[in-house]
Amino acid sequence: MARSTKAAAEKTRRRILDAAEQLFYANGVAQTSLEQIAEAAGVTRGAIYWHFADKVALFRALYEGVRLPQEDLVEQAATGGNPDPLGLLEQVACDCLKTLAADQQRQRVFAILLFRCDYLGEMAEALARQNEADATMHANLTRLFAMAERDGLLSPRWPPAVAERAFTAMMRGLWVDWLRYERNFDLAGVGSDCVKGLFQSFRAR
Amino acid sequence: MARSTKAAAEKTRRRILDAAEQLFYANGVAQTSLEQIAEAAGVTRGAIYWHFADKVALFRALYEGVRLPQEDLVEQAATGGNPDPLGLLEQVACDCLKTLAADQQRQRVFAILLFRCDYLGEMAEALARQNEADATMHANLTRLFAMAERDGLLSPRWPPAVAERAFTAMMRGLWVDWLRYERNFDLAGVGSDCVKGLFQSFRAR
DNA sequence: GGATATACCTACATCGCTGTATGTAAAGTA
DNA sequence: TACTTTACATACAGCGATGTAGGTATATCC
Repeated sequence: MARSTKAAAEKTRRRILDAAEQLFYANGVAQTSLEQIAEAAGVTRGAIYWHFADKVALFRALYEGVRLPQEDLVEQAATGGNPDPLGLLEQVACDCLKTLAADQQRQRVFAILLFRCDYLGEMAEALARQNEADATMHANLTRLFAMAERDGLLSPRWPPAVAERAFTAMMRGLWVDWLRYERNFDLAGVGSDCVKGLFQSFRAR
Repeated sequence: MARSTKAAAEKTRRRILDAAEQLFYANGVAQTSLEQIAEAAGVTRGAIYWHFADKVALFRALYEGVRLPQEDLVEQAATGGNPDPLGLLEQVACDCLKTLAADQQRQRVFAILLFRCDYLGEMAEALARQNEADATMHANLTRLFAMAERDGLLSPRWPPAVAERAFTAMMRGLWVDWLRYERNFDLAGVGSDCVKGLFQSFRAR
């Protein structure tokens, strides 16, 4: 068969990744064979094995190509020394919802990570990465809520640890419910309203 | 081999189900073979095929044996005509968290449904059942929050639709985070505090 | 107490999927 | 231009899992 140029090879690689993303999302990771992916990408399994060591490597390339919402959230909220940490976090959270609602690829990849793969031995590293992202998120949020409390910005009704858990739980629940149930509500609109309501409660004196 | 009595057969069936639960939870549904289950249960694959048509039927028997938290929530909250619907729901939600925190079997089954199975073609009915449970939950909660608003019990800050979404998202987020991350916080304690904080906000005038 | 259904176990046949080894034509390189 | 490397395709070998057919010994029923 004809050897293609470098650019064409990169295109092939992307076609494989795209096909894998679609099929993983539609049928689940374990239930998708490399043969199916190859067919959908218009190549043979040989091409896949050329670009990726095996299915796990392909899966890894897929989820390493996108940023998780948790990572997004942390990166933007980590700017320390803010005079209004709660306001900042509220803004960042709403932006995060809006961003996810607009980026279909990340929706699919995140949905795959959430629902379409059981974390077996080798896939477990994907879970580990999420754990890590969550851990740093928790650490940052803990600092942030503690700061807010110290500055008298947090309602005494909300111990920092509880507020932090409530916030992360709500964010996770919004992502999960929206992705799982065919995006059947307005994530950017209603979701942001939920977050705003919660933060109003955080600030109430 | 010796045929066992009816009671013994039922015991065998339960041993198979228990082994499947453990292995599905530990390794994922797709990555668990009937041979592994049989070995863990101390029988051969023949016994499994005697009691269950195939792996899907075994999986179905597993999740049909337990009630989902959503179903729990709805059933208890559906008692109409309550003078304090918000108080009732708050109580029910906290009870629900407490119940889940105490029942290890339901934790495992629910975790399997959430994380350990990709919803392929035949397993999809499990997802369908969850969808149904969620739909009735949403319907009931919508009525409940609408009632609360009509009776002036709901803060004007919280439109009923937003409040309902915020509540379900928080509950889902609590379940998910707790089950996913090795139960690394006190679901009954901190979780209930989160719910209570939210409901205080719901009621604020 | 004999017939029959039950509750398994054993053995086998099959099949899809994986991984690898080999082939090959074009692109790059000196 | 000769050689090498790249980017695949093709072919093959092997395994693990599934489903089923057939055997067997014991409960259960009449």
